Amino acid sequence: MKIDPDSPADLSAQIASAIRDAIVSGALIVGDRLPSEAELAEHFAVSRPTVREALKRLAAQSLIRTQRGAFGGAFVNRLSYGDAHAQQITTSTLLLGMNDVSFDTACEARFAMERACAGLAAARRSADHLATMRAEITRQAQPGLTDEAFCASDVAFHRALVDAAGNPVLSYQLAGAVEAMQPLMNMITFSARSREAIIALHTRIADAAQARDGAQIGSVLEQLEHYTRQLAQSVFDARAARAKPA
Amino acid sequence: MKIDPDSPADLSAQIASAIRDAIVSGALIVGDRLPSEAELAEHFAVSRPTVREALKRLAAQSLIRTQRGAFGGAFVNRLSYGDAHAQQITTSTLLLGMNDVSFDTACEARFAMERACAGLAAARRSADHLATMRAEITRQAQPGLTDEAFCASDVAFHRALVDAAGNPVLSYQLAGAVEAMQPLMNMITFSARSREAIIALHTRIADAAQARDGAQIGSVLEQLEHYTRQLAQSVFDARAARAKPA
DNA sequence: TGCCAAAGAATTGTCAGACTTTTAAATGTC
DNA sequence: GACATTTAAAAGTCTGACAATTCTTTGGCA
Repeated sequence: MKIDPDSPADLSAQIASAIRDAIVSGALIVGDRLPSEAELAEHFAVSRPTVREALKRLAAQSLIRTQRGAFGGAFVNRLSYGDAHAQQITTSTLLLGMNDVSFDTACEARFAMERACAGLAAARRSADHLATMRAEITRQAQPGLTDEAFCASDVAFHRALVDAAGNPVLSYQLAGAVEAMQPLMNMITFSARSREAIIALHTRIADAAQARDGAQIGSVLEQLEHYTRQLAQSVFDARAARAKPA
Repeated sequence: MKIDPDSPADLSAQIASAIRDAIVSGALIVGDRLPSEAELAEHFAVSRPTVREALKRLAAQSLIRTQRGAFGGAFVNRLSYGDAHAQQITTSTLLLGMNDVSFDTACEARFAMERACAGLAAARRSADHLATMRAEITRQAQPGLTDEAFCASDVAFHRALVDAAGNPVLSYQLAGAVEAMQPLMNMITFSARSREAIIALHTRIADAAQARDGAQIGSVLEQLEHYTRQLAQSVFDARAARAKPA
């Protein structure tokens, strides 16, 4: 674990990188305690603030956690699905928000991935997953629901479908993509009629899940994707017309 | 943009969070320059090192970039696909490496997602994508290739397939998953016979892509998944038998 | 006037040392 | 043996300083 002392600047980045490599390569394993900040400072021949900056970088990626007090210090963190999930959402949300990714592109990616777990979800869904899906459908049908609440329930519904696939790796990837879409979805105003259509499609997905018909889930998801993109298009068209009434 | 000054500790985390929220919410947009460290320190009523730790946290997530000199400072960064991709790989690799995710689970997730873009890849693949796939197949057939090089070429082949779908969001998600699998794949020793079988499947995928037959790509991917899991199983079994020769 | 070089100022990068707070282990007491 | 107290290690924070970098401005020269 060495750094180049002649490098121009950004010692903290180099130190963070060195420690990260040690973790990724397995030289440091989960639960290991890193040397104290003072010891690290001595080892890398830098000051303690510089070491601290490096540690904060790693903490931001959930690679380490710190603990105060005697026998405290920095410990290699076990990256939980929750942490990974949270990072995935932040990254995806920013990517979608700052890179002029079109709604169509994001939507296409999201539904393509969701269809990927249709088969597994049909085969493995438990009664619990089914109940969650039904419950969210009921919530979506409630009158007086705000658009935000409707979207949130929509996310929960799809989350249940993804979780039903019973593969945590898939869940973490997919749930991130679905949730990252939410800010974009929130831009859509859902009329009573469009809500009705979406709920009908959700019901058909739940029915197919109950019947363990993966192909059917995939087919309905395709229809849902098509409908969502159509809906978004009309909303954007209307907005454009309002903005520029030539 | 406020923080709670009475909170026990981790002021830098609070400040990082406040700035992150400002970026995610759109109060700060791409290219904006943050106040100087001294100004931020005054604003949040903390010292400069504390502000710096907060900024390093954000830099670790590629949310900001810093620039020295007059009129330098911290600027809100446009999260590129490359950055997102790199983070995705790090996160996925660590998750797979530290969480006792079984090979089967990871493999299942990876192929499920890859199948998700089979249809799009068939419809949109360019001649370039096809050429890349063919080139990687040729490389894989070269004798004397190390297992690592074979795996790397395997990744490149699948990367080309994913990119052929023509959806950058999908590419960033998928490529991360595929590359994160590589350390696990590297644990497998590929015999001449298994390489031959994989190359044959790759060829069938390339053929299907050339014929724009998405269903066929999906079907062959399914066979490849099955074969890969079988191969891993036999490798692990052999290893277990060698380790414990009762 | 126009161009190039030097000075200046703003800002990040780094350091040294000190103090505070937290926490667990060690010690002492009943 | 159980509980309270002390103690030491470590992170968290602050102050003040200096170095390095880079843009702007100014001054000089042709």
